[in-house]
Amino acid sequence: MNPPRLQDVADRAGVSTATVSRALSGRGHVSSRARAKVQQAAHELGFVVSYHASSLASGRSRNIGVVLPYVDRWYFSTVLEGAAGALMDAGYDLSLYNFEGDRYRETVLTDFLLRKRLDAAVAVSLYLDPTETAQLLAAGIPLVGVGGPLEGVPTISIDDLDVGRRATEHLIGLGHRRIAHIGGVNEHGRYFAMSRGRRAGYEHALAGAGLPVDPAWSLVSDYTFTDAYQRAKNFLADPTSRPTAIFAASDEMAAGAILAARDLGLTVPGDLSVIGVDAHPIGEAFGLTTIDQHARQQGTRAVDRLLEHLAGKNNEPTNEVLPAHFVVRSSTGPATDPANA
Amino acid sequence: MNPPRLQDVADRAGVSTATVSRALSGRGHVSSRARAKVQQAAHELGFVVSYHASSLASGRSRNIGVVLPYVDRWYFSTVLEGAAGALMDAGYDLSLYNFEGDRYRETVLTDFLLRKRLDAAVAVSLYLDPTETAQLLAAGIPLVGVGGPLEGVPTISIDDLDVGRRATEHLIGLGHRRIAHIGGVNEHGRYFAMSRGRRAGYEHALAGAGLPVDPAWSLVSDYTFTDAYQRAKNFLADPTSRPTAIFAASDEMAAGAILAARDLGLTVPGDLSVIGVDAHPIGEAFGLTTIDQHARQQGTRAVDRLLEHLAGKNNEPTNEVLPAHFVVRSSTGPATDPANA
DNA sequence: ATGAAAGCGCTAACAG
DNA sequence: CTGTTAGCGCTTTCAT
Repeated sequence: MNPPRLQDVADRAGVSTATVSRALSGRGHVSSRARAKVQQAAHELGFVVSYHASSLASGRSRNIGVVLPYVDRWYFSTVLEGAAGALMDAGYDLSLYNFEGDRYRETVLTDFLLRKRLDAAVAVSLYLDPTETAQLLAAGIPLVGVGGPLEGVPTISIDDLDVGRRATEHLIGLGHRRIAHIGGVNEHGRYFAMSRGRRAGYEHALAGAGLPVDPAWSLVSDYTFTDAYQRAKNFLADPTSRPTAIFAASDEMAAGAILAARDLGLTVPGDLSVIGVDAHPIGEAFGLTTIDQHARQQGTRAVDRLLEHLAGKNNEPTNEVLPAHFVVRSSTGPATDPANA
Repeated sequence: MNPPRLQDVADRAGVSTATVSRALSGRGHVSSRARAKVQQAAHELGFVVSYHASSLASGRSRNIGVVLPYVDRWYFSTVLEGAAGALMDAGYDLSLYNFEGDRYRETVLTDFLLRKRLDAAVAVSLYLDPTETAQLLAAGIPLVGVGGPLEGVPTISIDDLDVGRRATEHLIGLGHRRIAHIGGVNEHGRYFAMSRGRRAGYEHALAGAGLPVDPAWSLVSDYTFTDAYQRAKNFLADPTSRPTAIFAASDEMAAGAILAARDLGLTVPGDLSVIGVDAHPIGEAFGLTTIDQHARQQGTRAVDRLLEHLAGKNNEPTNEVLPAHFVVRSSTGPATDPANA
């Protein structure tokens, strides 16, 4: 016995398939009497619409793509969780497209995204050149970007420049003068646009306080704990050129720096203050001061925005800036060495 | 101008739609001459098949579901990466279903999975009762499980009992006699079946070495760094009842324990040896000895197995056991306190 | 408010 | 090897 079709429900309820469709989808008017009969019949039969048939006929697929460069990293998986939740709530399916750096970038962009199975897509921290963006939009795939600027596309993000500045100013306010930065780029320098903004904020804050901006104090890592650990360890090894504070562009890197400092016998925040960005759960154990960028919320907000878009409202390609909040813990404290004050 | 349809390609190539379909999908025989013309025409038109139409007509959707309880945790996101890569390679789409603990469990199981848009699904570390499994199979959704036993379903996993035993025996072999364990369960005790196996392996190894098994030395955490950190800190605070070694069921928990030990002024491995499971990248910075469970590979293997299944081979509901490898680093060393030897 | 009927775009017999 | 044709299961005018 095959799965029940719309026709089976119609027969059982004594109405036409058109009425069943209307009753079940909520589009168009159906008498409450008919609706009840239909729902009853559908339930008895265990009917579930075939989404392929439904999509083919209607042109809507209740399926949204989430495209990201990595999934096994905290920021991305957290945004993904947020997006997944919002989509579940809305009854949408989620198709995942993972670039894995650049490994599947071309394939995803040219093969997968164009298969007409998506109503829309959210692009997380993705760099797309204008041609690529245009191609997607031409294929009828409305886009919302998260965490990175995307030309001509509505976008959700935090103000990375401001975050970088606030973090740095927090350290300056504690009396620090020798402040290093750990930022990140990936192998191709393509993703992680946020790094640029945060670094710029760091430099602005230094300049604003009349402090020198030394490129040698701006480390480049890859956003991982271990890489930041190693770089910080090297950097902090020389006592003569040691900073009293570090602003890291992510909590994982910040935590790595704290571990490195401890391995070198330094105390935090006694010898070194460290501040990160993210509110990554690991930060708690390190007592890490951070700026919460509400990553999960970025995912849910992106989906909600996309849904508004699909509903025909809010189509402006504007950048929506979400707030980020300070979380002061114990990894930052007053600068103590008078030589550095 | 609407997106080109199969008919447009057929017209342009001067053949029938059937030939176009065959030429493009590779099913059935087509003269190389016709194939060339079709490919040419399809390329010129920028034709991409409508997967809804294709799926409706063929019953196959080239779409596989990945169902998991969390996505923002290392093990799950890593398995997901592996599965996503394997699916890309095979030209399949990936639909993501995230339970978020139990929040969407019912919804996913009853609403989403039954919509007939999936050819199959991989269930990562999921507990399903026999009724649920049967329901999915009845809906025609072949299943492969990863990292957890699933009745009557083919499964990919490591031998958690063996892993627990080997980890513990490593410590015993180093002369440790006072060995604690940090395992994990979630709020509902439903997922993380692996914890049970690893704990059992720990107990077996102790018993096998004639050591007492004290339930009080078997901590229960939630698989996160910070929770393990706090529990380890409490546990290690009392010098009189302190173990000389800890086996943690995951690297994040192991790293948390190391941080806790250091915060208490203990050295690793001098005062305390710690071993984990996972080969989580964070372990490197901590010099963590671990057992690599090749999480990514579990994901790719699950997909490959599913694909074999769909191709009609290898349908036995057997449990396939993947190897796990020791990675010895610096967090484990010989027991030094003679009182404990 | 409801039914009849024409597709949505593609695949898979079936014939030839 | 290729064309014809009948659907796949649902949605949506268009009537009534």
